Amino acid sequence: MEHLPRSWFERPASELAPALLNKLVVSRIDPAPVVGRIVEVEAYEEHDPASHTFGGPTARNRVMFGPAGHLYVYLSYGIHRCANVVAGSEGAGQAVLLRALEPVAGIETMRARRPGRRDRDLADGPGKLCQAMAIDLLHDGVDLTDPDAPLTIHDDGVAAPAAPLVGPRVGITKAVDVPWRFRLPPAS
DNA sequence: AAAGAGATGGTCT
DNA sequence: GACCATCTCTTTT
Repeated sequence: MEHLPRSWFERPASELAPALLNKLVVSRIDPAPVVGRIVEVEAYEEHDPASHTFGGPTARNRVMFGPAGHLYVYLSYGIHRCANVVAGSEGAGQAVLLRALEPVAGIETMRARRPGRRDRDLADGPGKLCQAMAIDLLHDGVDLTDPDAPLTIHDDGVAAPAAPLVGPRVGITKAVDVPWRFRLPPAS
């Protein structure tokens, strides 16, 4: 289980996004670690009308303008949290939205956090995965490259798919035509 | 199986 | 005061 250095994250969000597929998100927010494999992501860049950074720096989006490899968390629809990995060079204003995880470890904890859901529904959405991993607004700005951070990203040797599924982003009203959503292909 | 609507609160104009 | 990078439950086919 290899730790990814900050330099690995320092590339455009549209390039980082497919590279994040099959990487592991490790949550140590609770006593027992919870691990999920990234299976769906979306890229957001600064000149993108759908990005939170489109209008320039604000109190909410300041983490997106900081160094790559940090976590950007925001409140969605007043109810859900959404987690992003900051991309690009410092000051750029880019990030990759984590859209879906597949449980790898700590599934009992995930079930306890999302009672009554089928296992396949534990983390298969941006809000759902934050519930399953216990990611909250408190974690906005966490350095994912710090081994002691409550949230980290690891590489367990499973390569990103050579040909990920690519399509338009969802849940947005602007720049819906850009093919910046990436998913693992169907199980082999 | 698909479609519709309500929940709920921070952020920005 | 409008606008959401969503989820869940209910209703209809």
